[in-house]
Amino acid sequence: MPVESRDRLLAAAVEFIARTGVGDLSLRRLAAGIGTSHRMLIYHFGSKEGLLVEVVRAVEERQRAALADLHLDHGGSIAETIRAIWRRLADPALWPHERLFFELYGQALQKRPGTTGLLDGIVDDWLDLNVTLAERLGVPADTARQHARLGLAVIRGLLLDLLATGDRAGTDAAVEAFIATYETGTHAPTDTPAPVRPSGRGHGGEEAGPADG
Amino acid sequence: MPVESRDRLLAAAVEFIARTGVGDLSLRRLAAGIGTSHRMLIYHFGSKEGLLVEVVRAVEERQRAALADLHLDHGGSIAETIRAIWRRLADPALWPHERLFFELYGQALQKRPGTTGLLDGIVDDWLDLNVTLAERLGVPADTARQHARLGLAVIRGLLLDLLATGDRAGTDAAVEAFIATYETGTHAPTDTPAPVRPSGRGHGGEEAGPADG
DNA sequence: TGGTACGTGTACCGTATGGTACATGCCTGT
DNA sequence: ACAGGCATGTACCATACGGTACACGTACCA
Repeated sequence: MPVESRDRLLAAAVEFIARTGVGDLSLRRLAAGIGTSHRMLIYHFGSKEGLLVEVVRAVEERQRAALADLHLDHGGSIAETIRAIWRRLADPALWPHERLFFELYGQALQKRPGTTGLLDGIVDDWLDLNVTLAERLGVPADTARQHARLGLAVIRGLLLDLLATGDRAGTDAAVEAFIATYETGTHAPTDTPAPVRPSGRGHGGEEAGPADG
Repeated sequence: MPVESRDRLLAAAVEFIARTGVGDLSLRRLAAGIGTSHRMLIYHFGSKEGLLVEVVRAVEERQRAALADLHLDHGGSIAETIRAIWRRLADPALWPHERLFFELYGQALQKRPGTTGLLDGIVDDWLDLNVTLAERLGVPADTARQHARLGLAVIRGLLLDLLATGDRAGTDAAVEAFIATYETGTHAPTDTPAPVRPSGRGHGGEEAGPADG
């Protein structure tokens, strides 16, 4: 099979790039890092951009694979499902690939050639998936879509937080606060929020922080 | 004043980099783009990395400036405060700088020299600020911190969504779903979520989407 | 009027890059 | 045994890069 060694190279390349970043990537350094020559990378992938396209595709694929089995056997509550997803994604073993994901996301937003394909289904694919799941629970499609979108933002936002701060406990607590939203029946009125225990049910309110300018 | 022309150069550089991305930045292209020579950039900033450090600092500063006035005059409810923040940040005029922010975020996660300073207060600075605000509303510090963190994640996650999809209506709706969390008194039980109107009060539940693998 | 600091242009240097040309193994099917 | 394709090493190319050396102008201050 002609593509066998190519696949091995690609896997090694993704792993290396996850470690070192894609920003200052050079074919020669990459080749040296995975035990080949830059000549071979050009041979198998045609060009640097050709390689990048395949790396992006591999990252997308890994993204889906990381949660594919989780979605199926979530016999428990919504709360448990969210917890399971977060537990899986917050695993430090995945951090290098998640850093790479966000780095590629940033480059794709700036239209770096080869990376823009990452944006195609970066939201909608997950929404479709989650809406399907939500509808099984009896949530109407339009409402489900909003909350799927919100949940996706929460997970990604907290992952960004976790990768920057390393504060697993703090982000875990924020996830619990989000989960509480879906399982508590007691919410405080808008202007006089009621205090709650960090991992208990119900919560007080206060507003969100900014992100950028 | 020695630094006057330097400041002009820096402002022009930030604006140019926001347009073209920081990934493939070269002093020569940047210089050509803002009407100077790469010689001048070295002269004023010492090195490419020196320039990058200042750009990062400028981006941080702009981040704070974008919301500085908003936080003070939020006479309204928490809901209105969140809405005001989102309205401000979702403005398409800010998108180029927000793209740059996320691109730099990604590079900082990969420890690109000159960018790592961005991570220092990228979460905690905003948390401190919002916790202070939350406490004025009577929320205990530990709970306030969780929800400030959650709100920050929501805003950043939805901004990431908005920049990738351009779907203002969809992200607006997700913000409203989040706001509803803080103003409704009727929440459905965990296992039988009740449907709601997109911008109404109360909501059904369904779980979050994944972000990365 | 002279000097001194700021600013700028030109030309150059060493280096690393992506990509190519060409030769040469190696392994398999006949 | 040999032919053909996959794989690989060596050597090279043109280009662009960050950074430096040096000369020159210009404006302000004594």
